[in-house]
Amino acid sequence: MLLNNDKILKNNFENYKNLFREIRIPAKSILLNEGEIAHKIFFIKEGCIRMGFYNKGRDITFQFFFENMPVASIESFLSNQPGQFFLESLEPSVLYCLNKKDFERIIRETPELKEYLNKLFFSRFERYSKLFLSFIRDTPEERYLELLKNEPHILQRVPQHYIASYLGITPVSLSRIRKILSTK
Amino acid sequence: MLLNNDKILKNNFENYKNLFREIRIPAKSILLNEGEIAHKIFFIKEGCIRMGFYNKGRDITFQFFFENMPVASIESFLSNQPGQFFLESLEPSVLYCLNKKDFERIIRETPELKEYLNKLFFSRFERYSKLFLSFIRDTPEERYLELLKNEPHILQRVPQHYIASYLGITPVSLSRIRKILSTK
DNA sequence: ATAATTTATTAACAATTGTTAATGACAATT
DNA sequence: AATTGTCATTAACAATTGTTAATAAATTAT
Repeated sequence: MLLNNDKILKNNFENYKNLFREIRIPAKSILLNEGEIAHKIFFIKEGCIRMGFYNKGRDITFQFFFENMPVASIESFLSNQPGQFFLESLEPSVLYCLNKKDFERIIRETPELKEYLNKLFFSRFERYSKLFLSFIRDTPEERYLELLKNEPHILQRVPQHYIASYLGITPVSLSRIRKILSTK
Repeated sequence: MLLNNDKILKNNFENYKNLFREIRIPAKSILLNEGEIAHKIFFIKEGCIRMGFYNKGRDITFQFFFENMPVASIESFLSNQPGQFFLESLEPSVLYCLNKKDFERIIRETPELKEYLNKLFFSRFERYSKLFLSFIRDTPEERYLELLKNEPHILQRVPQHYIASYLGITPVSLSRIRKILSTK
């Protein structure tokens, strides 16, 4: 993500240290349910989170978050409306948790961070647009190769069946694609 | 699109009437080629335009524009970088054409229109995000039914093979889907 | 250490979609 | 009026992906 190694956060949030709550969660903890309003934003100190949704009983992941990334169902967090996504930890994780009121206070007091938030929101949409184009343009195999090239850390760290839904296919199909590629 | 029946444009652009050039083009005219920088923005008085791109020799449409809609490869228009999309008329059309310099002047002089432009850009991304989710969530048949429900005018006006690429499938496959649906 | 759970692979078969080509309907051009 | 081009449908076959189920390996929990 764009804002991964951005120093704005670190520099600014130092001043508000006491507003953050450090939480430790095991793997497979739900941080936010589909349909809930996002009252918190998280910053990952250690671990890994996925965002996803259910469709016809199917669990679909469409974004992974790692160390130093801010995580929230941003649309819900900003609009105060029930979000369409859930958040779940993939590994035991350590998160800094900030509730919305405190976040809004910080934003009010620090224009630089308001700008940051806008960028975050914007980058989310940029992400969607790239993914959309890759879906109409590329085959699942091509999307897998893209992932291998651009985000290999995801493949190293995340169980394959989550990757499969991220690519829009089934785990079985991904396994087959990998097999075909390994013999090329 | 969000801004379709927006009056902001009409009210404001009245003042700049003389900057617009009315052009009449036959069907299948290229308004912008893939890889070109967008120097113009168009407003459709009459007719229909599609935006698309080529992928592995395949012509893929991913947006249709009709009367009263502003049309440009917005990313290119705003960034001044070569765009990844082409624009082509689907019908004989009458367009108001505004070049970028004049557009920028208008934007400078009218903050209300700057806001409008931001909304336009934002709505483009919103669109992408919805389409992306529909691609990982829904089958081609479901996407066709969505289109039938939400944008029936597209189906009435646009040749089916463009619709097919818009749905991410081949014309043959769309024809089959329609047949199956007609017997349900 | 053992048991339980999660994960990845594979097989067999079904369903869907792509590919190529042929056909007929229709519209536009000359 | 005849020709050309565009468009939608259909058929036959190939390729891909989904589905279900079985198995084995790896990980986690007790």
